[in-house]
Amino acid sequence: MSSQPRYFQQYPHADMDELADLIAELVQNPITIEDSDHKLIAYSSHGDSTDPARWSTIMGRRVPEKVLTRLWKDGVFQELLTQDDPVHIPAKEDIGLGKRVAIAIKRSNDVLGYIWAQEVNRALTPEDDEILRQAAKAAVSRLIQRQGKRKAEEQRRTEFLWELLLGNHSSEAAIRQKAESLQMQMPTTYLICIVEAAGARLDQYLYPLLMRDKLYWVVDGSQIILLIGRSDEKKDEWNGLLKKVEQFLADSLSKLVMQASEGKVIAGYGRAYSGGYAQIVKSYKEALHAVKVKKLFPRETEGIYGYHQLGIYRYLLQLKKWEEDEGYRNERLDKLKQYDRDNQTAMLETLETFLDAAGKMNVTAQLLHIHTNTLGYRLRRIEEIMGIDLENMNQRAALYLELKMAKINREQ
Amino acid sequence: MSSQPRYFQQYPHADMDELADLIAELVQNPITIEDSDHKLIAYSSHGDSTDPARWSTIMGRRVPEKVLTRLWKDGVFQELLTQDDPVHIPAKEDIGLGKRVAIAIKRSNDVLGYIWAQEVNRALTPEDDEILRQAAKAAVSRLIQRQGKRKAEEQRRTEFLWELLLGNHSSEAAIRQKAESLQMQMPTTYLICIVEAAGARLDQYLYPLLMRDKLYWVVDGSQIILLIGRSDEKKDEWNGLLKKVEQFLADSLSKLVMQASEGKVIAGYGRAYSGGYAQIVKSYKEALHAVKVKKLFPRETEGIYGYHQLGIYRYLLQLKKWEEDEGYRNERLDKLKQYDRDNQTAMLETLETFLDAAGKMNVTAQLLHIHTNTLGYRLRRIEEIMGIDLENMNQRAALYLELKMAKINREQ
DNA sequence: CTGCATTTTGTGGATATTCACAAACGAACT
DNA sequence: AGTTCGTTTGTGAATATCCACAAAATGCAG
Repeated sequence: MSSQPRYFQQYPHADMDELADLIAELVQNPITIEDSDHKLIAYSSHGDSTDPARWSTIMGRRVPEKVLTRLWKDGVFQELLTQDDPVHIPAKEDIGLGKRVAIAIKRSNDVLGYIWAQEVNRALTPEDDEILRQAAKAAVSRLIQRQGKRKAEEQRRTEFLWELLLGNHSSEAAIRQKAESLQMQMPTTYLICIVEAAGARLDQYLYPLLMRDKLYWVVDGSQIILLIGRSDEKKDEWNGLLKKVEQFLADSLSKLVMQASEGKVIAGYGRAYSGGYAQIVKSYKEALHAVKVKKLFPRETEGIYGYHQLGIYRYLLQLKKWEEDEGYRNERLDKLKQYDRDNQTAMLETLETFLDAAGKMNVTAQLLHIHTNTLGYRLRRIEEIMGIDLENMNQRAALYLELKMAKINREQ
Repeated sequence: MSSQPRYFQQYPHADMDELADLIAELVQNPITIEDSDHKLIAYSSHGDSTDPARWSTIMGRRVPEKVLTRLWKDGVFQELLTQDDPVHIPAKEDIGLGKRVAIAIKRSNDVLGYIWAQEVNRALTPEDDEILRQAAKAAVSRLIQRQGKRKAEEQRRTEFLWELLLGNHSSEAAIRQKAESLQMQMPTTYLICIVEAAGARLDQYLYPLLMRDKLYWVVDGSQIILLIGRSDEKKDEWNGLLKKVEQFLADSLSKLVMQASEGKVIAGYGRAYSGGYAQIVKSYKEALHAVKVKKLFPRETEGIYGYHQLGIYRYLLQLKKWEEDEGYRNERLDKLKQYDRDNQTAMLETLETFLDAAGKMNVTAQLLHIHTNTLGYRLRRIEEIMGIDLENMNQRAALYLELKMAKINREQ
């Protein structure tokens, strides 16, 4: 093994295109080199036969979206990110992708780029794998420079995004100018989405989203803050875009929650705005509010992500604060709690379940594992104890609000 | 008629007790003179036979409560207030009141006091009625002086009450002192009640309440502001008093609303407090809030008077304000309204009725005069149009709140 | 332990809800 | 006039709710 040839020893600071050609000669197949954002860096020139995927990549100077999406979905990138060896990828005819082998160019755990070797002239052997391994190592030094530049730019972009999120900006014109100088295509309609995971490594799960959709994002502690929006869809109906975004979020977030079973993943997003960029602050605040509420009421807000879907929970924190300022004590609820303490009963739970079930007897009884008539009896008692009428929607709604408000302290 | 004797011509500035004795001699029956507050002014001394009512009045220097209550209830005072002639009152054994005749002492329309003539020695004739008429006239000049003093004191009391209501006071001790100097017995537990009638003469209806219960009150435009509370019930259970007060209010207010059919009578009261008098401000604000809400939602708050019974309406104005501050437009409701406009339908009304009926199909259908299945169909359509789920209590409650909020502007 | 009050569960019948399916209606369009 | 489409009303059957009444089960004090 130690006698293995060093294929790229004579290649210290040459051009990346030369490297691509060199690898192509060695493995006798077309080679493509991309950066970590799947932008084309170099490609071998000799190969006359190629597949639509490579052709599109070279023409567009970036790997096509649908190819990336498919490879993320099939777990190819996950493999490339986690291991140092080349990955053999079977052909995927439907997206015009022929059989090929890929390897990630890495420095420690940072992915700097990828080398792709198509298998058109001949199949790639384990020996070719070793060639690719060495090629990936050889490419590192050059890519680090690119990476360095990108990191600095990334830094400036991050700072700019924080300015937008916190509203520390002078004017709309200044924002537009700065965005242009940073080569950021600002969307016309946008919203802020926050994804938070206690101790999990979120970026792993989010990479597909971030990469595929060219989103701008910022990390704040355990939160990832995404600016979602598209500028390319010009004049598309506002509603259409909004629905698409929401669909996308609902889908990916629910998947995310399922995957990351280790820690709890919470996500929320603000409303979509299409006016000036000053609105970003609002959407960010709304997203923060959604996340806060979802932490307080995980069960109640299950499946809800958007601020506009929060229902009563949109008001609840503010209302709670108002009650406290006014010094309002809810005597009705206190009475029921006292009754529960005195008699070792679960009237409060019964009431809450009943209200959560929108007043459906059978649903409530099933949830509580009690007989329907028992539930009926308890509700009659509750009405007596609290001096209320559960048939009255005003009282029922008020009680619902007050019950959830009372939970805020308890659940903390 | 012009030759009728002038019984009291020789009586210019004599003592009131002398006047009572003089009348008693003329009508040969016991006489009692009271001021407008039913406090004893003078009584004839000759009569040896009398009834328990008169006896108690003299001993307590005021007409007993239960007698007053009964006479108000039977409409005796209403008669006395509206006419200038003596009123013949049959015996009311159950309250120890023998047969008698009474006349109000009036200057123009102001009642200064009353003269009571018992019928024990002989029945009173029309001639006696003329004597009483002339006696009432003769008493006016002396009572005006009393009235003058009372008016001045009333003025100072009114000012003091306004100070309490608006919170313009220095300390609890100062309040107590001022109350004492004005000879006002401040209650230990109290609440503020506001009764408002557009153009009606409220005092007429409220007199029974005000008199019988020795309440303090203030008039502000078309509003009468009452300070309700009792100091005599010492150490009574807080709850007991509270319930009694509420019962009293609910009863009298509903009666009041029934009687005064001319203009709309609106009444509301704040919570009951038993702490310091600084809380009066809070109860007053709460009462004002209740009245405000009842004007905005007359149908929804029918039968509700107390601030604590307002349910969601307690929050609604505040919520509305927040929504406006935030610039939140409710797109879901807008959609439904748009649908109604486009298709000449009544989806909004259907939804509101359904929510008001706490989600009961049959009740809603009956209220709307439509078939149950029609209602079911409409609700399904509403869910589609608004993109909501009416089975979900959060969404249902939020919708209920938003619907009522949206009405605030519309109903103004 | 027994008696007593409260709570839970059961039964049955009148009434409501939910759902699928179909007929009837009216307005708009060709 | 005929054809849509959306809406309303009807029917029937399975399921749920409401009510009164009663039988267990539970808990507590004498």
